Amino acid sequence: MRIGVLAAQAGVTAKTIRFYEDAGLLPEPPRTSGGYRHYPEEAVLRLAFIRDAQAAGLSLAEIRGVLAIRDGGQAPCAHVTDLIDQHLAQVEQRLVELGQARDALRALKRRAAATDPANCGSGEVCTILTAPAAST
Amino acid sequence: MRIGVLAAQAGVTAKTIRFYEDAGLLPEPPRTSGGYRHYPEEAVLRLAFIRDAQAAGLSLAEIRGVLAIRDGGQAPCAHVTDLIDQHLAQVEQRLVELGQARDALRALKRRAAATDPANCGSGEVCTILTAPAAST
DNA sequence: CTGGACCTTCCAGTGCACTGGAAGCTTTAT
DNA sequence: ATAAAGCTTCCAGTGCACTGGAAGGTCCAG
Repeated sequence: MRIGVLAAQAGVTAKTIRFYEDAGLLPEPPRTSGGYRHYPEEAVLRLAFIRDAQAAGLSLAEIRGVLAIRDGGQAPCAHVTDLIDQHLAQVEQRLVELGQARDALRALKRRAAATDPANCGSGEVCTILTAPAAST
Repeated sequence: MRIGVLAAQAGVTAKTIRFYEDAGLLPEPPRTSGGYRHYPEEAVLRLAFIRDAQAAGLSLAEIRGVLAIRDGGQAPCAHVTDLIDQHLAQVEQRLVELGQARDALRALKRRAAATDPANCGSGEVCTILTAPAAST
């Protein structure tokens, strides 16, 4: 199939497919006599995999690594398990940080509600924001 | 004071200060006869404000807006309150999404633990990742 | 045989907040 | 007098995942 058809079936743009090829995520497909890329059906599966892996939070570089292992004839299970563990740890860490950010913003909101504009001198920029959220 | 001293006191680099000036966050300071930037003490406060506002999650563009209001002689309270509300909403939204991502990753981890590499054909890329995490 | 849809390559830009480096000038210390 | 530290400007690059656009080639219907 041609790139436009593949793009439509995979739910990405033709631009993205060419970009993935450049980035080493898709092998170079054969060309027609006119120079058009000609993809086998399996290309849809590969693009679907890329999407699933992205949804799991893997970067394109990580996905390239997984694909390279598979393309090398190995089952990438161990590698994938590592990546999942790494990302889970990162996500949990990020959840903690975001929770703290939320708490800080709630504190700022309370302070904002208690702030009278008339009390703000022009010496500082904004008494609501100054000082308290500086823990991150 | 000169840029290096200000940088040290504010905990940023001289590069960053020049960048902030270009970005409209800091006014152009007077120059010495040799062309060196010469900052008043208050510059430290302004940089501290920028840091606090960043810690609260505001972008430089938003901070520029707050500073512009203050520099225009107004108290930016209402504007700041709006920004805080917006960011709080964004952070809470992001917390929900990240929580979902965490759940998806945990599901992947369970599946990975239950996957035997011997069962992976070479037809697909990786059965652990394919299909399930597609909700995000 | 012509128009339009589709394809090709290549270069550049997006957003964000800086960071790096080169080439040259000023200031301070010795 | 000279070296070193610090400053100046300007241009370019970082990371990420694309996206936009120009200039041109190909394929198919009518």
